[in-house]
Amino acid sequence: MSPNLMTPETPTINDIARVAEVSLATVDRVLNARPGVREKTVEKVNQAIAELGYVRDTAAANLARGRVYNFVFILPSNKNEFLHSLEAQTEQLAQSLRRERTRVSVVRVAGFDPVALTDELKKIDALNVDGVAIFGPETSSVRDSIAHLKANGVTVVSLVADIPSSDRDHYVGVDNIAAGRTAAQLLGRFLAPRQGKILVLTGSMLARDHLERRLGFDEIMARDFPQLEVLASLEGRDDPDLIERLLPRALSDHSDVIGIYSSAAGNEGLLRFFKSSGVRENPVVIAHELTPLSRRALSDGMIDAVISQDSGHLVRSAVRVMRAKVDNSPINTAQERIRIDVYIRENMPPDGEIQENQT
Amino acid sequence: MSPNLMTPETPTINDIARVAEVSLATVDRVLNARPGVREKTVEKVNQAIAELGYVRDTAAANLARGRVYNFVFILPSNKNEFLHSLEAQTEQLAQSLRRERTRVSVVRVAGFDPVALTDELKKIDALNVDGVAIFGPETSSVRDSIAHLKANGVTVVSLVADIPSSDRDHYVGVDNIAAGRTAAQLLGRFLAPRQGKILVLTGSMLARDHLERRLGFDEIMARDFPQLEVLASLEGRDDPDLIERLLPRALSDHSDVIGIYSSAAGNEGLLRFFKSSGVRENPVVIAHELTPLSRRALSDGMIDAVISQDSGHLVRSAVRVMRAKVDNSPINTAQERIRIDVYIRENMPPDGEIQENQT
DNA sequence: GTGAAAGCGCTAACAA
DNA sequence: TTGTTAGCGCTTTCAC
Repeated sequence: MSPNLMTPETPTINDIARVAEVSLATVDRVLNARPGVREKTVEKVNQAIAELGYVRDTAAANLARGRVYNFVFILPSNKNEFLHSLEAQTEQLAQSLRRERTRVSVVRVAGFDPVALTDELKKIDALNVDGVAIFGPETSSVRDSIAHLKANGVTVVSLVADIPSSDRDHYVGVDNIAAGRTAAQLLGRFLAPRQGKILVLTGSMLARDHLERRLGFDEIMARDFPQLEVLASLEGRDDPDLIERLLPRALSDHSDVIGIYSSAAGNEGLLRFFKSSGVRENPVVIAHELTPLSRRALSDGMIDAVISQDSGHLVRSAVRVMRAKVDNSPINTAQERIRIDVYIRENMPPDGEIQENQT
Repeated sequence: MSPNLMTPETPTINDIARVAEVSLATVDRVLNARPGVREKTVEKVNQAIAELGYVRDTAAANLARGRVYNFVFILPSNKNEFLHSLEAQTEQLAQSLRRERTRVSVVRVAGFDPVALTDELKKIDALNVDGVAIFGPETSSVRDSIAHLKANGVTVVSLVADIPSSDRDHYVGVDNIAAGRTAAQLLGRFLAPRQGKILVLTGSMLARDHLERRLGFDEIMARDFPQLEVLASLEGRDDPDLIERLLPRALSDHSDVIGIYSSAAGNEGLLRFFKSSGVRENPVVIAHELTPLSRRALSDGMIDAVISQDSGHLVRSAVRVMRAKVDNSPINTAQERIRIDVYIRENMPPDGEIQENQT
């Protein structure tokens, strides 16, 4: 059996042109829905396309177009492990995308700071930037800046925390309400028949992701675990020092805290407090984001489960989505859905946040 | 600010040729490590490459080469939802890969049947096939067939169930021992302080994935939950009818079964039994693979948690890995690591196994 | 309205 | 050992 029999030649625009009895240029015009072709000719071409089962080679098309994608990621400048990982993943991706005619750059902006974010958004040069991925708070000035970008033809996606009231093209991140629900269910079941109080450690109620998690958490707690009393949130602003100072008081106010939900980026402060305070009978702890720190705590049994989102997936997905939006091509929703990962000691992936490439 | 200032031109082989003062062909020879270039010239070229920070445009290279990848997936012909999803994902991917010069075809082979698999492996035409992804049992004849394929230059990856004793290039799937451990930990914690017996429903001890899960499960049960007694495995061969027949006897032998680990593709039989037997005090159930059936059972509370692997990720990863192996290019290990997904009612993704593409 | 021809970045004959 | 040239599939002037 000869190779060419096995591999039926893929039709190209040349084949279409031949079958439709028109020129390459005309086929191209039809393919790209450009004007200036007689209706009858369009039909002929479409006929040939259908007949031959033609699919366009996107790589060749991009090559000919000389198209280069230019994307900007705007991330909070806070220092925490999740953000660090997110940025590292972005840098790594930027590197490997160079060979795919795609430039990715990262801009950092003070966290929880709508003004700084708005300023940065205003600096975006719509002529040179095809898409922006934003991880930041949802305020009216941010919404306006997004609207402005969109009006100038820039694709905008929200990252990690959604900005649904804006007209961003897409949200790349987990369903944070569901994530909060998941934390509640896990905490409730792990606590089993016991009864007592639950402490919720959050970051900022300005952050939509934090807010949504709390919402989902409360919903399930109220519905399924009435024997557990959820205390008011401790707003730690993702600041380890602040958290370490706030915790002792919060815990001494209530003697029977048997569970803790660390719903934002406050793991470091929490774990420091555990260590410094001497580990009394540890409460059951559910935390967010798998990082070197939470991984270790999971191993040690200081944290019982971690709800997470894959930072590599987040950035890859953001780029794929922005490319698709720019090209006006379809999105594979299944592939772009960011999973709410649940990790316990047993299913943690092997460590090495950014794995080096191997052959 | 003009566009061309913002977008520094990416260097091409033309630039390299100019700077190194050689021809395009020579640059190409160096880039592809082809022989017949003086050492001194090689240096000059490499110098220029480093100087300009050149990265090769893979799409253009593949276009010029006229390269077309041809991959074959060999899947068990059993009828179960996971397999169905896996095949559907493969078909969908095959479709979308057409525009990327990659052909993917699927061959189905009787499950748990090394002879049938070996026969099919022998039929592979090494001249036309670049890579094979195999989901099947590990026997010596299978190993031999894989060795033969590899000797003929075909890339081989094992899928879902590893075949480590063979010299397959890569394994695409979860760590099944860790998956078993995860199931045990979850079951143990959900069962909380209670004590009683655990039933393990498996498929075939010929299947390496099933075996490994049992191993991991037993390990954690013995270590962390001595109050729970794990009974001998029920080998249901992933056959709903057989399972439905086996279960009543197994359960009547032991009055105090409080937990069930459905470790293979036996969910259908198990759930049918639950329904027909009238739901007495349901045991805690941990199952594998998120499918329409297990999803519903999770909603209903018939199943408490599902350990899963993403079928879309599996097939996409298999293709990426095979391509990388064929091209002898690096693999992003983080991206290709298949996660052990844990699903409870709260973090299930919205349904729709294969999402249609949307714009 | 339509077509001919040049060219995107790279590879692969074939010459020299 | 090196260079010239045609061409991969598609887009884009520019001419007819």
